[in-house]
Amino acid sequence: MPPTTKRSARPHSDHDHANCVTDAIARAEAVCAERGARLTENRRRVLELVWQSHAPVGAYEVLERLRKDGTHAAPPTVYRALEFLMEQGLVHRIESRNAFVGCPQPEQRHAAQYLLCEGCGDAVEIEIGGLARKIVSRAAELGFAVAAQTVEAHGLCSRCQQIGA
Amino acid sequence: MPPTTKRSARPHSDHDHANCVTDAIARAEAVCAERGARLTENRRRVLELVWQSHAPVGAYEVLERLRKDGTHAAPPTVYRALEFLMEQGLVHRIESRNAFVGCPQPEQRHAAQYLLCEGCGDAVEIEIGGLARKIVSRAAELGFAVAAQTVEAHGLCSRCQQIGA
DNA sequence: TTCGGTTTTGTTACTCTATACCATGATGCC
DNA sequence: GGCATCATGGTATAGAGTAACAAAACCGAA
Repeated sequence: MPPTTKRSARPHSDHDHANCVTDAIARAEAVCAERGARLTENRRRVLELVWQSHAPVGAYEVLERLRKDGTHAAPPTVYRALEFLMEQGLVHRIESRNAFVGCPQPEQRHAAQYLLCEGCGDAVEIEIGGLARKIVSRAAELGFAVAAQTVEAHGLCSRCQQIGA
Repeated sequence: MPPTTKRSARPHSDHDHANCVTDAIARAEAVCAERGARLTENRRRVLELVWQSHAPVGAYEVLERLRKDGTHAAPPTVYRALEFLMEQGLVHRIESRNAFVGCPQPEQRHAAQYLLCEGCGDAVEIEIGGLARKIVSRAAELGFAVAAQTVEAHGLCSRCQQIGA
């Protein structure tokens, strides 16, 4: 694991996060409906739980939250839901944290990049113009065919810098 | 984990890999000597084992190999050595595989990028000109201070494409 | 509407990855 | 020689992920 990171250490709360969640669910429903993919109760619930914050959550954290609902879930339940959600591009996996975060742009497939704050734990999805293409083309020069990319930058967000992490 | 990957599935062997290993050890000794870092027997051995191939190896694979030497090692032994080797930039962690690979350029710190072949399992360290800087500067525009980067491209190397993976 | 196939979920039991914690030993410095 | 620092041993446990098989839900077609 890269530089020591405490997860969700000090989350900021300066926006109405409920909006993020309802918006994400609405878009997920739209996307699945259009694709004929089944957003079952379980899957929707897991998506909601992943969206509880902007910090990536571990599968077992999702599991705990599920259990607090009273449901009697086991790891495969969560992993299967996450797998489905990833296939649909509704959540992304943050490799350097073995955790998952909701995708704010599930309508179209994209190679996203992430800024991961070591202070508050938040993950911000960005798209650096031309970066994904640059990786693909440089790889191609070496004869390598890229199928997927992981781009994660670790550091401190502006607020955490101010707080004086 | 990204697209299903079998580790070290079909390693290619078209170079004298022994050279890679001895070279890596020699450079590690030089680097450590210069920095006053102690490359102990354990650490050297772990480095050697990581360098057994160009495919990233898991910590527990290193552990097994260590034990075949007759040494009676436990996980912390391996992780501690790996931690040291990472601090010294002698090995890098491949986040998307929870595995480790030797660094061919330990003399200077750098933000490396990796091409990870899903066929043979090999990891090739590359440096795409300007890419690391681009990430830092785009992050800076958003007020984010980058401390470390993870850039990993998954796909097929030229040989594995030919073989017809 | 019932049959039969596909998809989703439940359940158990593991495997693999990683670290906390405490004790012991080596090294180097003054 | 004494002492602090660094390195290792060893146990136990936490955290992440999957294999395998059984049951249930869903869906289209006869």
